[in-house]
Amino acid sequence: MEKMKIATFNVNSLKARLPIVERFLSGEDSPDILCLQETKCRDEEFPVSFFSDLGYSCAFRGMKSYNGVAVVSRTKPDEAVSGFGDGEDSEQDRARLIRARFGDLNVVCAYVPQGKEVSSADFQYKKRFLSRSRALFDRDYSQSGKLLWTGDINVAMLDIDVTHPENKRDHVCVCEEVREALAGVLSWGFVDVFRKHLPQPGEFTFWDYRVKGALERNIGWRIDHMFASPPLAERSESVRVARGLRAMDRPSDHTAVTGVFEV
DNA sequence: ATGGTCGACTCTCGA
Repeated sequence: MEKMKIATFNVNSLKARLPIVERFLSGEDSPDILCLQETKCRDEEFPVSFFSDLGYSCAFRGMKSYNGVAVVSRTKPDEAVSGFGDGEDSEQDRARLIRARFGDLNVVCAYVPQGKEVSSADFQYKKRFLSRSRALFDRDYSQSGKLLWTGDINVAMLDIDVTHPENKRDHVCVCEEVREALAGVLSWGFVDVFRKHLPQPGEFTFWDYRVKGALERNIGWRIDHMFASPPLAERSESVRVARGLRAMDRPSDHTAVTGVFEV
């Protein structure tokens, strides 16, 4: 048995967040595996040596300006692949989904589309991204294996996952339609390990830049998630939200979430 | 409490 810390962090530009990422990697939550979203970084510009200097290997796929995901890890994954691999992957799909295998542990790092407005084509893309995720789990993974689906999922699944949900019934991250779409993926057999360890209201991972004093007033959202297969969820020991990263200079609007697993 | 900021990149888009 080995204790593994696995973290997720939507950095909202990796280059702008390098000091915060460095602090996080060398701090008290120092993860074995870190899933990043919104790196906004082309592959040829990815800061590989920044991570190798800190003792981390990285698998990544990005685009100019938008999207971009990476799995950073102390040990090199046995396999890493971007996209769904369903024959329909666009450049954007591949910059939103990357999966890595470490022995019998599978980590799927996702940046689910935000969706803009319920009436938009972006929202259709979001729902399709979620249904393709379910198909991926059905096709490539087993409920009896160790799987973690983590990242910026862009859905506040429960009313306690957002401040004032009653004002957000039409929001692309809150509406019934998107919750049903996420439920359709979770019914694969996932356990919400964040809520297993932090069941109380007021636990958020994102505080909007545009809301004045959002962090201090704790007006936020829980949209970054850690969903685990039952065997992995049973081996989860704790989950922590790194609120301190929001107190640093030039913070992301999201913060990091770390899960500790005995695998 | 998504009008209100921030980041990337041309000034407007995406979140």
